[in-house]
Amino acid sequence: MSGRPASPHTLASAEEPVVFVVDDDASVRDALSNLFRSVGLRVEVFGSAHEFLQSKLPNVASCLILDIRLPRLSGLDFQAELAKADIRIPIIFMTGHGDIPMTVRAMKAGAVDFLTKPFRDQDMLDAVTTAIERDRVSRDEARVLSDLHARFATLTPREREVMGLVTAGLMNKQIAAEIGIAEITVKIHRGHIMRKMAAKSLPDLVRMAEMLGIGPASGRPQT
Amino acid sequence: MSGRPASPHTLASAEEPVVFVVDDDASVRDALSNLFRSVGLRVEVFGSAHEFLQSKLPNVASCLILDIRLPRLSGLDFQAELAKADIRIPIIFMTGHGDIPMTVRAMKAGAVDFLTKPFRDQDMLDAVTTAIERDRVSRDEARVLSDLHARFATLTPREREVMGLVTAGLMNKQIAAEIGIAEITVKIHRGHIMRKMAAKSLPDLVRMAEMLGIGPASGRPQT
DNA sequence: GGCAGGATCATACCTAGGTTTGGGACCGCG
DNA sequence: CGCGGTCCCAAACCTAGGTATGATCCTGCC
Repeated sequence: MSGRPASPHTLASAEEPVVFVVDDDASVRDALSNLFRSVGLRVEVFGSAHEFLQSKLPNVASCLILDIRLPRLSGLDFQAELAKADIRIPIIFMTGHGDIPMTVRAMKAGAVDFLTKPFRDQDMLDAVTTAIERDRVSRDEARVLSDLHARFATLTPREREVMGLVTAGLMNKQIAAEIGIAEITVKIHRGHIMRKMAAKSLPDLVRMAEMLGIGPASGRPQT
Repeated sequence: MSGRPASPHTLASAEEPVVFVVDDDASVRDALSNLFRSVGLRVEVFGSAHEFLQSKLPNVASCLILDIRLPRLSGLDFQAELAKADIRIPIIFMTGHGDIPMTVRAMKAGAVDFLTKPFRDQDMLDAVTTAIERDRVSRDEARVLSDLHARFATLTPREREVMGLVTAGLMNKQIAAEIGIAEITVKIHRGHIMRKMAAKSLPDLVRMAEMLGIGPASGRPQT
């Protein structure tokens, strides 16, 4: 217990966020880089979507500043690509001459903001603050859910079935009748479930089941 | 209550949805009215935001088509007014000459779509379908939550406190120690809670507490 | 004052949940 | 073929949850 900066299992919120900038215009990159650095934000710039994809994304809260009009791949298409590749990062669009349908499409797809050039520095900074915070929250949620999935994966098929029935509110004897085994066996499964899932109480387990989307009908819902 | 035609709790989804159109241009109102009626949708048109507000909103899934440029109150301001008055209805904006900041503001505030005139009929119909469906889901959720709140309101302060601790996973004896009463009294409160909330099981009660956003009120994180 | 409702508690009794100990049976895999 | 994992079960034993009966105390209210 010394002055260690962070534990191995650190919250995304505990580390330094990063702003990624993708724009083919070097002067824009420089300007944004200076802007963000002036308020103490880490920045990484890229000249193309391709470059950005090749870089290794750090596991910290981040956001992406994207020009809608990129050389080989438009900002909107890039947004769609990221979504398809399951890379979830809040996006802030910039545009010199965008139109309304573009804007609608981007916002519907979850963009944080859509700024028209020239924009005020403060508007960009506000958007980035919102985006980083959104990513921080979503990363924290994802981490919790991932831990949960890992524990759930250690359950045997039978234990998963029993977990569904337990969290649905059935009594041990009802569960036993439902799946055709003895009540004592249900109790044993139940004990295993509580230990493997690290649930401190039944309400705890119920909340885990909710997060995992577990119902009594779940035969093998493993994604 | 005498004149109750339908069953006491009807799903919003079970009734005929309505499309509201607010536009100061009569020809636009007529055109949209015809369009929606041609696909079998109920329509009600208004010449101003004021007129719309004066009308009694039926309790069915609905959506609102709004021109961004209304005479006395802009579409955006009207959207804000509705939000402030806690009138939640999905909004689809139309505009002849809108700009991107307007679009962004509308979409951030939750607009379903933002169509530029002239738009294709199909685009409008798609937007309406999405909006109606969104409203249907949100009404169903609101109805369930409202029932829950009504039952929760019948709990005494003490019962609410105990409910928070029970659903947090504390044992009866822990709850008793926590609030300084006997375990038997906790059990009695607990029985009252289950009956008043109409919970068929503890998991049931836990899910209700989740929906109501109930924690161990006295700020006791048990994670 | 008296009444209603909330909150408290005791005793008694019953059911539900949970662990331990000690098995038996099946199956895939090295 | 034996090892490990899964699934099954029983007896014994303990704790936790839940209800009923009956009671006391207080407070707000007509």
